Amino acid sequence: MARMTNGSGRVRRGKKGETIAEAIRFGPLETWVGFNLRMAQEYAFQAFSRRSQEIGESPGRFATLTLIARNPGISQTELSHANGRDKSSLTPVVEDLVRRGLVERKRMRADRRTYRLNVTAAGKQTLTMLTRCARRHERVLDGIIGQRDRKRFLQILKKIAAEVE
Amino acid sequence: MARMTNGSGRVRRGKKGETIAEAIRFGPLETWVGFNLRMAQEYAFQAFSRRSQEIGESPGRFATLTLIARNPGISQTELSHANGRDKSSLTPVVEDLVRRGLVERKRMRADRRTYRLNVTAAGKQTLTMLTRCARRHERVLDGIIGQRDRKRFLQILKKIAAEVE
DNA sequence: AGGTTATAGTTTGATATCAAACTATGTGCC
DNA sequence: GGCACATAGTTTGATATCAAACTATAACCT
Repeated sequence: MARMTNGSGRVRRGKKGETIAEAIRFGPLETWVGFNLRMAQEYAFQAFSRRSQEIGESPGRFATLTLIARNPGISQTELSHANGRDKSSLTPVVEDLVRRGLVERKRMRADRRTYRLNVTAAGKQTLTMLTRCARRHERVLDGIIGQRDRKRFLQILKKIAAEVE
Repeated sequence: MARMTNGSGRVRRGKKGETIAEAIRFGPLETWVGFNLRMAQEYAFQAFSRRSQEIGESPGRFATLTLIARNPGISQTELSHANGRDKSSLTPVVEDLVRRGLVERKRMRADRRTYRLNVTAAGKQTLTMLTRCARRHERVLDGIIGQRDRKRFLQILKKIAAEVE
């Protein structure tokens, strides 16, 4: 796939029909964090998407399943916050996980508005596979980032998520 | 908005009805680049989205318009590569920009399949406003990242976009 | 108790995105 | 010239997402 850093440039014809390759000019985008953050996330996500599709799961399911497994009885609203998504986005996701028997949900007795979510035995098996798959993906990313910068890089990502507004 | 780094935790009731606040456990997600990259991008994008909506533009238009302005006569396919999106995603975006008179498109004479895109005078005005808006956003991000780490951080983002597969 | 306000989850409508199929045009080869 | 293949852009169908409106339940106040 074409990338901004390699020769993904423009090819055009001169007056005599000769090919002229020009690099794309990114102007201010070149040094803007927002744009580069989007590109990095996009490509990393697509890579993980391909991986997880090999085992028949969509990539978004993964974080959801992990969060439920790590926080048994979590409610959908809590989950949506943890996941950085709107609660309404979660409705079809949870529905699907329940339908496929990976997650179970029960009404809370104390507050009959909220559900408690839990991962089933089948869900745990799926999660194990997904986790293996994610670890492979992480190893690739680690290789690109390099051990030396990894920790600091993660800190900055977390700082952005926490502080931007 | 709730964030993984602050107290966006769970609240539940003990046996005597007292509130018990628990932090969300992120498990392996805590240290995975993919997840944190997604969260950072999501929040940064939402912040920029709010800003650009103040001046009545959707955030996605911004990179598109900049790339056309910096590469006069660029084709839609080249643009989609530079932008990291599928060419089919670009069809409605370009259509909208043309309809609103910000971008003009002409068939190439040499190859009648491809269009050449150019920003109009009106488009340049809009781009100026958008650029100001983006600069404000960048200043916020810069403040979070810190001058010392900024350059390295950008390099890593570019490296990920270029090398992950 | 009854009315007001808040909260959990769902529904609805809009947008953005991809991937695959499609149309029109161009290129290469015989 | 004419057939096979490639390329630019559009269309179509699927998914993910948000925000606002909605329903049901709960909490609060007097």
